[in-house]
Amino acid sequence: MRDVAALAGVSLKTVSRVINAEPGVSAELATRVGAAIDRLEYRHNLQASSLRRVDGKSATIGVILEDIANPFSSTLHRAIENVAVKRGVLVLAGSLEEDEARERELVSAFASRRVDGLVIMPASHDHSYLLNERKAGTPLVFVDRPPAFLDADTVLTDNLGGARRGIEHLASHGHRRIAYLGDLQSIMTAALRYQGYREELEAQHLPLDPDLVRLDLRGTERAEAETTKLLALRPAPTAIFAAQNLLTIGACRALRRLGLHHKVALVGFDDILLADLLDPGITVIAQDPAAMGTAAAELLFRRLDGDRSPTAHQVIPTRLIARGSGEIPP
Amino acid sequence: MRDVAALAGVSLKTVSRVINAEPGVSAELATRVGAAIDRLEYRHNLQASSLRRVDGKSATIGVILEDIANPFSSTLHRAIENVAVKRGVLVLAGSLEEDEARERELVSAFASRRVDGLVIMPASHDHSYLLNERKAGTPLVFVDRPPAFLDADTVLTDNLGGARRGIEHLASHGHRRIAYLGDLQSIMTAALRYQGYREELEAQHLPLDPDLVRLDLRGTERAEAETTKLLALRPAPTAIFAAQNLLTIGACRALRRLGLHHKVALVGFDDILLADLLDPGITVIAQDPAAMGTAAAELLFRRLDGDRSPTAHQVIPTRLIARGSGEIPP
DNA sequence: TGCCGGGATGACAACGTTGTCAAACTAGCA
DNA sequence: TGCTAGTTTGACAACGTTGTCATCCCGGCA
Repeated sequence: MRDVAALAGVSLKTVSRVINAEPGVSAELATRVGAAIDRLEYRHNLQASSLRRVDGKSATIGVILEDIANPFSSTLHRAIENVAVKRGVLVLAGSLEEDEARERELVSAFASRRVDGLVIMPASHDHSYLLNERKAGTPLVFVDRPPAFLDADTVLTDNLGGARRGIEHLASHGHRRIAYLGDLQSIMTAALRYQGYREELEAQHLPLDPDLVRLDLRGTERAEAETTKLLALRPAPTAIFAAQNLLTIGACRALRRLGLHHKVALVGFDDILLADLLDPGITVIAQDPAAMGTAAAELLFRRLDGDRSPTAHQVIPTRLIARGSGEIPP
Repeated sequence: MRDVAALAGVSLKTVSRVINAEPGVSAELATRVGAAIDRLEYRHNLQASSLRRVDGKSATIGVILEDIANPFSSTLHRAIENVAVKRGVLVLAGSLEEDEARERELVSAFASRRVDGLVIMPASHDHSYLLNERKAGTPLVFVDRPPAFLDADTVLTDNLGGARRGIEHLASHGHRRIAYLGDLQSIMTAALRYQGYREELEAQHLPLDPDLVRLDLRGTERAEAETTKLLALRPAPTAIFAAQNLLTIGACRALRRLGLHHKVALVGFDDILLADLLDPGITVIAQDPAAMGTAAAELLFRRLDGDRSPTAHQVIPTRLIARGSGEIPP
């Protein structure tokens, strides 16, 4: 910047004014400075700028996700980026993989870089450690899972309602023995979906048979194995509700291997790419990660714009997509 | 930091020494400073730190991808993150969507934030504008697509060889009329795959029938429509090679709609999630985005560690995964 | 002519750190 | 006791920028 000022024959401050498009610079000087910037290939240093500025904004936000390669997370990530781009804000992202310690490390790394705000899909179960960040004025928005021991803006899927809708769908097709495959119960969303299962069974006056419930499953292999065991029961379940997308895939594999994919009904929570190409197509309770990301980003930027209203808690509805597997009669 | 120094009764410099784990601080002072840091919930400011440091490193790298929500890009992104995490480096990412102007904007935004290095999956066709960055000492690594008018480290898929392998596979099953669905020819990888198609046809002494070639297709819908038209030709092609994953899905949809999925062979370039659950399973030439990301990140960090050897050009091999659709006889 | 107001410009300090170098202290030895 | 060498500590400038405030210049008006 010093070189630019020297070449243009002006002071540092005038160069700064041109760069930030501040008013009160004569057209002649502005073009001279512009020319010098181009000639010297000068690159503004945002770190120094944000250090000096009163608001200290870095035009960067941090996003903490379960796994940036997972379709749900990456769609959400992309939606956040789309909102951020419009404001010239860049996005730092990191993956947790259900590692609570990593969550704190990432928050700390983001804080060191003075991000303007954070969107968090949390793994941990105590967010009181985030009080410092809040005190420092960093807006926080939780997505997909709510914070614990901290009140903050939240954007969630209607997990309980979605699960109920799926069970109701199966029940309305005449199923009375509906098996349940669930993810780790320590994950809030998994617990809520299971709660939805139980509530809807009760609403439908159906008994809850513990033999038909398999919780704390991770990944397709476990789901495939448990589904195989479930189908060997006598009497066997006539329908399966898989409460997470990898579990749905595992259940699907097991059904095919046993040749039961046209006999036993299946409804999955969370949509799966290509689910419509399978035979039968897989009926799912679809979440809307793009809508969640957009909502979270807009909430964050509203806070950055000075919104001081009470914490907001948005719930994004799910959508039942009937494709065949959920409409198989008992 | 001033407050920490005051509370611990030491100078700023001593606090700095403790934070950076520099040697030559007595144990007593170190613990006193540590206690003060905890009590005041002090957060190191990496922006100021990197401003002052002689190497100016920000412990952040930038990654520019086609679309962070696309499975190929996001897997690559994740692999880069995995390497970066080990070094305490954070990753900024942005999507291009084949927008050349956006590529320059992103590079400029990253440069303003003084990233230590850049991994780029480029959309543009002239990268001479990156000479400044290179002069400034920022290492650049290109993934998936090579740079133009610039010599830089590169990690590519073996597009030509992979396409040849796919065509050879179909030819070895007796196909002589193999249709080709290709992405925008302006995309280097698409052009190379088409070249592979032509070269292998020639090697197999098969004629190149222009009626069977559909280029510049984007997205599943276009692919589905063109596949439908191809199959209406007389004589119709007995096999289809889809050179990109969305095109493969489109072709697959068309085949199913026409009830030809067990009659016409299909091989796709790039693997598709769940391709094994379909009937028939889809035979693909699989790329390895995770290996590409890992290779790119390791190359980048080697440069950051001071490696000054000539530019490296790595080619990640493809793998043919036979699942049924590619083994259908004519 | 002298004075005033307003717009353009620049000098300088400050943001939160770290590099440099000098000062203060300690122990060891003649 | 006095000196040296080494270790610990701190004062101060500097990184690249922007906020504050003073100065300068010009036209308009009494």
